[in-house]
Amino acid sequence: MPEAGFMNEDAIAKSGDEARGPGRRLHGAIAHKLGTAILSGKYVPGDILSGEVAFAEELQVSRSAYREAIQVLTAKGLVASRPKAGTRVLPRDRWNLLDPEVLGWAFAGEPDIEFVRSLFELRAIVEPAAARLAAQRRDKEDLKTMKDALAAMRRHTLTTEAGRAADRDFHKAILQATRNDALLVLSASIGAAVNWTTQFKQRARALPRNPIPDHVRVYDAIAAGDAAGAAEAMNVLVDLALEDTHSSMVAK
Amino acid sequence: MPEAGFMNEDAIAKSGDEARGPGRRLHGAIAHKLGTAILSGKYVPGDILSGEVAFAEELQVSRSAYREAIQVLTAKGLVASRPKAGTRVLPRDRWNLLDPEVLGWAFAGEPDIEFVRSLFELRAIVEPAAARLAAQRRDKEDLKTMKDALAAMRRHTLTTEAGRAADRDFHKAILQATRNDALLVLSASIGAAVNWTTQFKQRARALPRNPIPDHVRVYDAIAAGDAAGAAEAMNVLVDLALEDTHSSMVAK
DNA sequence: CGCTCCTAATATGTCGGAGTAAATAGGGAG
DNA sequence: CTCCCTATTTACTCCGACATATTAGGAGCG
Repeated sequence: MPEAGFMNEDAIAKSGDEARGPGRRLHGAIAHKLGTAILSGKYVPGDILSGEVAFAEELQVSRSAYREAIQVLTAKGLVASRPKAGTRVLPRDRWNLLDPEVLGWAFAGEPDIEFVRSLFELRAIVEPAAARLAAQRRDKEDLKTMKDALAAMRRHTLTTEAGRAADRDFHKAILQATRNDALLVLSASIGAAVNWTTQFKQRARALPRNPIPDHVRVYDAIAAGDAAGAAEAMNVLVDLALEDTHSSMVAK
Repeated sequence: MPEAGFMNEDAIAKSGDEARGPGRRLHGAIAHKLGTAILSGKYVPGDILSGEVAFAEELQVSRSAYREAIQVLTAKGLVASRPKAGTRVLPRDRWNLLDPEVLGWAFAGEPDIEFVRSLFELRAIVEPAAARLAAQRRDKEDLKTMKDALAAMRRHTLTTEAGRAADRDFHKAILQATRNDALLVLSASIGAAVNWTTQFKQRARALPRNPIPDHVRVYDAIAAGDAAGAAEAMNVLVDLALEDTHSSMVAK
């Protein structure tokens, strides 16, 4: 019985070595491990995760922890369990790819270029439309949030995490100004993708242009209540971002 | 170690169909109960769910089953648990509102009109753009799927579940033809909302116009590879749907 | 009197074992 | 060869115990 304590610390320390901050809880760490394994293609749809007991022993954790991790994956549409049939990886179209955590797993390894393209295409569709709505519905507080984020972007550049957070805040403020919860939820997903690619571009030593002027143009149009201008300015912004991303990805 | 023998498409499709429903498993039923309670506003952000033991006793289930349900809610961003502090409902902007299951919980009771408006606004943004992409990228198989769905819509009308399923299939086929996974994921969310409102309009005895011609126009444009025409036709379609929905909701 | 640190209480997290229900595989009867 | 029945495997549920973490309150000290 006292063994339980030791193996617990062991497992947590181990998971900490492999990836920092996946989940503070044990089942969170397991979900992270399995999630990244699935997203990276280590398991493909149709594959069966060997039985509870086998897997729990292999991971050196109890069945409870393993089961709770499976519940998480099930909730996100990655797997489904049936008695006797085992736990099976579901087809890709059942995955909640827009779930922030799933997205994090997708970007934990080397994400599929096609998938990144998908997200940027979605962004190119949603964000200009959101900017148009924001221009019509924003209030003073929204504008202040955007302005603050813009100032923070100027202070810290996109080379720092603080700068990227400010970038996310700016875009989130726009989504928030649309007064549309469904759109707002997307900001988390899109933000994760953009953040990753921004880091990626930087790793590739290819951080090209100053993004501030483009952002300012979007802000000005929204502040002026110019719906068409906001949409167009945002369109330019995401197109340029996509262009940069694409070139640095194929370059690699 | 998947033995290629016994897992066929049938088994996967079957498991997919029976996956919906209030929850055949116990923890699924609990998650449903708590999820609908949260989405309906019975619990508001910041509220804390009384302790595990207390709640498990109240629901007459074991702590394990309750905990697995909580893991599901946690995975969807509805709640977060911390030792000693309890399990508290997270602020709304952390909720994965586009998760199909969460959406189902939102529509289980009387959904917030503002939220429905949000989803239709999202639809009005995404679907025309998707139709544009579909017109450029669809292949013969995509067109066949759309055509079949259209035929099914004609056979069963929108008054039957089979007809509404055909409607969803039609729109899903368009999203699928975009070759964009991120967009495809949205189809499930949007489809759920549209399905609910369609049923709602019917309950309100206000099923107004024949939707077939509008759908045919979209199909024709996509089949012809007319990107602009497809976007415009879809735009008309969703605008009319939104108009109908709005009028029947305020009428009530 | 106020601050810091330590201790204790409490609720979540983890564990492993027992028993139940379901679905498949394999064998037996027709 | 087909159909049904049985047996086994596996997930699902429950239980009681211990470990851990966070908070709250009190002791000690400046």
